[in-house]
Amino acid sequence: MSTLPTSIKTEEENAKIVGLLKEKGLSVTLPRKLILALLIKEHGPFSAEDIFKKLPKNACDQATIYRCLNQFIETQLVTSAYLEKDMAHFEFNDPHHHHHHIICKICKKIDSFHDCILDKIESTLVKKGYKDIQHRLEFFGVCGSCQKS
Amino acid sequence: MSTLPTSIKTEEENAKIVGLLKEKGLSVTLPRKLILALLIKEHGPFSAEDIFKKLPKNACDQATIYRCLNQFIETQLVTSAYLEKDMAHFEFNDPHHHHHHIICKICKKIDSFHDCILDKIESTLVKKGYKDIQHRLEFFGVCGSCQKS
DNA sequence: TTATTTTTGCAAACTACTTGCAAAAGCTCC
DNA sequence: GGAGCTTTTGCAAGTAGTTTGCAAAAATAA
Ligand SMILES: [Mn+2]
Ligand SMILES: [Mn+2]
Ligand SMILES: [Zn+2]
Ligand SMILES: [Zn+2]
Repeated sequence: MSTLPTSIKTEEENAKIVGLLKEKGLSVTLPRKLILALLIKEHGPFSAEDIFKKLPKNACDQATIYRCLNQFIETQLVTSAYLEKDMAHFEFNDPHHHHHHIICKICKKIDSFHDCILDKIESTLVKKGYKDIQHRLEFFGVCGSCQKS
Repeated sequence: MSTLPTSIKTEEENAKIVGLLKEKGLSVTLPRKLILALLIKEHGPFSAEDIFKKLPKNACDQATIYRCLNQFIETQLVTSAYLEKDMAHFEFNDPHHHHHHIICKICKKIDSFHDCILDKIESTLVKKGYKDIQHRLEFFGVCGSCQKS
């Protein structure tokens, strides 16, 4: 029986997390395991501060959380969004559960849905009772000239 | 012949800008006119710093630019997006030219297109030569319970 | 284990953005 | 146009999310 960090309960869970990290070429460290385990277990999106508060006390430094999240973004283990002004939110990037969010402009409650066609989504949201709906959609990719260099 | 700020060239342009501000219940001040005129003339998206640099020297303070942009967002005269990490970008919200952006992950060049269906957009982008495409889509609205209060 | 590389914690720095306050500009009504 | 009231601006200081330099600690490789 190997030693596991408190918040990772089973060997399978541990194996999954270690597998994901290694797959992406990241070394297996305790902070990385804890953060990834948290994001897999609890569905976000979470701010860096949310994550810090949810981790066991003194589990790791805030700077480490930011460093890990940036590595997870680069390796596409997590996705980020700017749902509120000036603060990024993160969640585990489960390719089988691609979805999007709607945040209330007033109370900031975050809801999610799995549709991915704009018209369909907007009518889904109207049915859910939302008013004054706007969306923000951005694409990111590598352009032709950057692929050459 | 009334006095116009240097960067607003014609009476029509001036009238349009004044009209837009009044329509939204905003008083007509020089900084607001200059910023809005710039965003209408040059197609963004621009960061607050971009705007500051593009305005005539000492035209207005950075704080004023942020204040104006926030008012323009609230009144939906402009839209904002987080195309790069930690920095908002703004552009004039022309309802007849609704469009979205793609930014190269490497060189940060921003391209735009007018399609608004995800599958169609992605294939348009592939034809344009982009690789490794991701998107980020968020909706914002007022939820049912907030409409009551 | 030992040597090498990577990551972490800590504290300080950075930067986009906001805010308090007094002066200036805009608006309203005469 | 001018008086009086309201709103906005410039300035400087402050805030908050995020990053970074460095030495110690942990992970990986041999
Ligand atoms: Mn989600
Ligand atoms: Mn645009
Ligand atoms: Zn709400
Ligand atoms: Zn590029």
